[in-house]
Amino acid sequence: MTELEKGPTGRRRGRGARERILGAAQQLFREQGINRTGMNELCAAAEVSKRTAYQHFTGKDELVAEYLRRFDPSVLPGVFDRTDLTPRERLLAAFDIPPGTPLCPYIGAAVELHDPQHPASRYASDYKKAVAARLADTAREAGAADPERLGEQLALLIDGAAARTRVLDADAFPTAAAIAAVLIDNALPATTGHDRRREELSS
Amino acid sequence: MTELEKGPTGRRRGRGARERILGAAQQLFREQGINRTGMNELCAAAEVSKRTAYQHFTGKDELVAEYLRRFDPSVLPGVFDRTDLTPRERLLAAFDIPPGTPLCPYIGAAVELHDPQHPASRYASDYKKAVAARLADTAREAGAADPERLGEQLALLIDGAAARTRVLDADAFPTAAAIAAVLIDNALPATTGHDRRREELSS
DNA sequence: TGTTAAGTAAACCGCCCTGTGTGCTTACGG
DNA sequence: CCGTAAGCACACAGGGCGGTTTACTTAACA
Repeated sequence: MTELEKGPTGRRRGRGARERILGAAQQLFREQGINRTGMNELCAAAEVSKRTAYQHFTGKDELVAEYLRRFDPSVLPGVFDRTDLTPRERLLAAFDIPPGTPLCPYIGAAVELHDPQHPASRYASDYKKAVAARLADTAREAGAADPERLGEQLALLIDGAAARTRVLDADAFPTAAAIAAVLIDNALPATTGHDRRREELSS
Repeated sequence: MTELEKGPTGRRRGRGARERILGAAQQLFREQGINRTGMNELCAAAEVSKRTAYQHFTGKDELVAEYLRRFDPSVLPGVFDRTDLTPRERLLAAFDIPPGTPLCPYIGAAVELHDPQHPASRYASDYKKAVAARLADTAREAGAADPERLGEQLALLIDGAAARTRVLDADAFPTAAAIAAVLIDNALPATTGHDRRREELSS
């Protein structure tokens, strides 16, 4: 239905209220959480009337679901496409996150929604699996013995760091990165080592 | 003030409304979350009049804080006192949690309260530090090279497993335990190994 | 037995939240 | 240039929430 609202020029007739709503949702839900962000506040931030908002989304639940679904494409953006890095370095780069980077919203969403039946739960599950899969792909590329296993382990480390950072209000990603380094070194066959520069030295 | 309400016999005069309130809080906050549990519902479950509840606690915030503070004594109960286990086994036992065991409430609380200034945040911080410290103690006992570091790492694994279990609705502790085993083996000096039975064998 | 504190029951207040209804304005497209 | 639909402003309904109040009942103890 939404797609049909596009005119022959490919441009919506209105002024793009839907995108503004989702933009405001992304910012406010992240900053304040879902439950603490009322529709009034959200509509004000989006510079959209409430009426319009409820014409685009049947209710807050649907908006929340769409907000979480949208997060999907941004799976650790860029990290896995850095061709200048070795696979091993790419795996570690997933933990090299500047402080203040918005963390995975699904942990908070799972707590706030508190309903495993909520449609958004599936998006969370999909996202987690996607992250683990991309980590596994890179692990395979790096020559890991059991890439799926390593991918799952690294994904758990990311979640642990995110959760701990949130509760303790202190960056826990360096600790997670240190663990990741150990796991990777243990998973890669000895010949691959942890130091690619050996190629430039003797052999 | 609360302490003064005890009679000369050391026994409260009433019928223990305070404990019933905290008991209901423990159950409901865990089952439904903090924000989704109203004071009406809570008082009904505790079989306590709202009036009484607000005489024991100035407000919901104070009740929440006390609920979280109470969790403190139950730091991984029993696990660290199992004298029948080697230190290494005790470290791993922290991950051997039967499915359905109530997970650390502070992750959810941090999300729901969403206020680093909330008094309960300090309890969360204290608890996390206490867990890491006990893990570090056991790690030291096991002969780890850097017990504080290992304790922090294992604590992160526990949080990661808890978060991931919550989001994916699937037990993530086995994965965390596998990581823990690797970390422990790497942290203990080679002479100590991962097998304490060497004492019974040669030396 | 009478005083006092603890507890009960239920109505009530003000606030904020999700969600609607109504009437008006704007802008694209034929 | 006018019709149509997207969007706007704003009031308001209904409900649940945290929290308060009033009037009454129970139990301990001197």
